[in-house]
Amino acid sequence: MKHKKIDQVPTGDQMLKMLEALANPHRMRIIASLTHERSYVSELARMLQMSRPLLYMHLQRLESAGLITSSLELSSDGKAMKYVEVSPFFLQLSPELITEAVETLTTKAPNNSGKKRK
Amino acid sequence: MKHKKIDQVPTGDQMLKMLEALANPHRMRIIASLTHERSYVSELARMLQMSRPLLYMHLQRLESAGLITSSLELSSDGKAMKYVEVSPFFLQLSPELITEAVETLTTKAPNNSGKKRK
DNA sequence: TTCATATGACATATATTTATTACATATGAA
DNA sequence: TTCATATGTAATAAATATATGTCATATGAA
Repeated sequence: MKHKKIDQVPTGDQMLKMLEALANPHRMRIIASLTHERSYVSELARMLQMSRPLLYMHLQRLESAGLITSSLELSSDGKAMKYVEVSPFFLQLSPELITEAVETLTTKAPNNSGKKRK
Repeated sequence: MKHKKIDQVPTGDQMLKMLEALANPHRMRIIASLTHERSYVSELARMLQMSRPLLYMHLQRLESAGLITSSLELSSDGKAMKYVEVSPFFLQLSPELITEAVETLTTKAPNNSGKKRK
């Protein structure tokens, strides 16, 4: 077996989490900024002109959705730097793909999403 | 000119609005349900087991994002029915596509998302 | 008239998300 | 030691989103 399937169709929960993570202007800008080049928290905060605590919160949402990864590294002058970089992701959204994802959605509400007689 | 471009790459604002609209389990289920077949508000509320006022709120979000359309029709027995159906949409998300969209994002925050020297 | 079915809207809770302020720790350089 | 740079977190405020309950109107059928 030579090839591996990478990031197959996401489950409903995964899709929802990605959508929740991306549905925010700050977080879209964070992704955009990191797509150019990886960065560390303080620098990123300056670039995006937002407070560090706020950026932290947004980064956590992105990371828990699997859209970015982070690693603590030591700079040459001995300072701890938390580097952040985007994960390569690809998500497609259409009525059909959402329908498919909904079948594995565990979040809230029972499963009466299907059809039903009048 | 024979062909028309349909729903070209969305602007940043459009993408954000679509993401915000889709990032909710109820609304994903609404889309899924309507993908099977169009429905009217009261019936949809029964199928999805949610109150009509709540469903209304969710439908408005979906409609203002352009993901569904609705029309008031008279049933054969004279009752007003608000029919709802999904619009055909297709949205792709990747770091690059988000980066592109961010360039036309007008929502909040200045434009320092780009690179900057250390 | 009364009942069951619709639509539509308002007021109000409740919950979650977003944002700010403040504080603590650690490093190298001046 | 003091300054500037990092990371990390706790507490709290403010803004939105989500959800419920209630009321009003209109229709056809019983």
